[in-house]
Amino acid sequence: MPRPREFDEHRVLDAAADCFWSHGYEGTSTRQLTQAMALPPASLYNAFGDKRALFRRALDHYLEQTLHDRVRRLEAMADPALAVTRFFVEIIDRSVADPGARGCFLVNSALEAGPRDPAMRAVVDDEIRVIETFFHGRLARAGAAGSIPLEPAPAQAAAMLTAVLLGIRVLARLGPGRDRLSAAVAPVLTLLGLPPLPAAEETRP
Amino acid sequence: MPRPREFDEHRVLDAAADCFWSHGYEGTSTRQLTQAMALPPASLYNAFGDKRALFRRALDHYLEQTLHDRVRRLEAMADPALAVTRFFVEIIDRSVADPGARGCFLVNSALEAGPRDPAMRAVVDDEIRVIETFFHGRLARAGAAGSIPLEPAPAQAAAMLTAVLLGIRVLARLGPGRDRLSAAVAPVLTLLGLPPLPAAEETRP
DNA sequence: ACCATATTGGAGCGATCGATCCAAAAGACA
DNA sequence: TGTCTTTTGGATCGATCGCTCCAATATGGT
Repeated sequence: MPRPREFDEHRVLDAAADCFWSHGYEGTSTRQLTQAMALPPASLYNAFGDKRALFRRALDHYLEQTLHDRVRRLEAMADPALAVTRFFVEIIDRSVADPGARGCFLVNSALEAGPRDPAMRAVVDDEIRVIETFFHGRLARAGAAGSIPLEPAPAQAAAMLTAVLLGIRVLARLGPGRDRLSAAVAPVLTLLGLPPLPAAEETRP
Repeated sequence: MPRPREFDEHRVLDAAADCFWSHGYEGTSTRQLTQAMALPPASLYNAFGDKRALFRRALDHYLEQTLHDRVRRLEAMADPALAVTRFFVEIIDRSVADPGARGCFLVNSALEAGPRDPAMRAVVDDEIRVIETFFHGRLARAGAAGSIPLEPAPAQAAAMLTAVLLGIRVLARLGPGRDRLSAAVAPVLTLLGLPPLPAAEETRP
C-alpha cells in the first residue's frame, strides 16, 4: 500500500561503492553519496540506516559482484592450476585498467576500518579467508592431479599466494604499470609450478 | 632573539605519527592531534604549516625511525641471506606485539592517500622501492656467495618478497596471530633457499 | 474515490571540522 | 632595562560534517 521506491538498489549501491572505493569511508561525505547516488538524504537514511550501514551494504555489493563471482567462475574451470593463474591475471588486468587506481575495495577497507570496527574486521577477515580457501582448494586439487608439485603443501602455498595477492593490491593503489604487478606474481607462479602469466598482448580486453 | 620553542620536536612527531598511524589521515582530527601532541593549535600550525604538512613530517619521522633504521642495521649484517629473513622476523614480531594492530604506517598511507595525493604517492612509491632495493641487494649478494640458488633472479625474487611483505602488513591490520603471518612468509623463504623463520619461542623480546 | 502508508525533495539541525586571530609570555639583543 | 621577535594559550571563525524533520507526493487496499 505504500508509495513504492523510485530508485534501483543495484544502481545506487554501485554508486555508493564507487565513492567509498575511491575515497575511503572517512573520506566520503554523505553529500558526495547523495549526489553520486542521486538520492535525497531522507531516502538514503530511510533505505539504508546510516553511513556505516550503507558502507557495509556497498562493500557486500562489491564483493558479490567481483570476488564471489570470480571465485565461482574460476572454481568451475576444469584446470585448477590454471584457475589460480587466471585469478591473478584478472586482478592484474583490472588493476592496470583502472585509471583511478582504486586498488581493492576490500583491502582498502581492511586497512582503514580494520582495527577500529570489530564487525568490519570480521567481515574483511572472512573475505580474505574466502580467497585463501579458493587458492587452497585449487592447489590441493592440482597437486592431487599431479599437475603441480606437492611441495610446499597446499595450505602453505595458499597462505603465500594470499599475501602476494594482498601485496599487489596495495601496489595497485599507486597506479603502477602492468610490469610491476606481473614481476611480483610471476616468480611465485613459477616456483609453485603453476601456469605462467600470459604476455601482455595476449590478455583479453 | 625570539622566544624559544618549549616542545621537543621528536616527541610531538612521535605523538602525531601515532595518531595518524592508528586512525589514518582523514580519521585524525586536529583536536586529537593538539591533545596527543600537547600543543595548542597555534603552535602546531606555526611549527608545521597545516594538517597535510604535519602528516608528511610524521610519516618521514616514522620511516626514519623504523624502515630506514632497519635497512641500515640489516645491510650491515655479515650474512645477506640471514638479513632478509631477519627483516621479516622483525616485521612479524612488531606486528604481533602491537595490541592496536596498526599495521604499517607506510602501507596504511599508501592505501588512503595514494590515488588522491600525487606527492604522497611518490613518497610511498619511493619508500616501497627502498624495501625492494634492500631485498634485491641482499639476494644478489647471497646468490653471488652461493648461499642461495640463482633462480629466480634477484630482481624477480625481490619483487615477490616485497609483495609478500606488503601482504602481511595488510593482514597485520586485522590483528592476526603470529601463525597467520608466519604461514605466509615461511614458504617463500623456503622456496628461495633463505634461512627459515625461528620458532616462536626463539624470538627475542 | 478515499484513506493508510511509505518515499521524496529540501531546509536545516547541533556538532565538529581545519584553520586563524590576538593578547599574554618569554628569551636575545641593545 | 627596554625592545624586538617569536611562541603560547584559548577563543572562535566559516564551512562542512552526519543526520533529522516535515510537507508534499505517489501508490495499494477497501
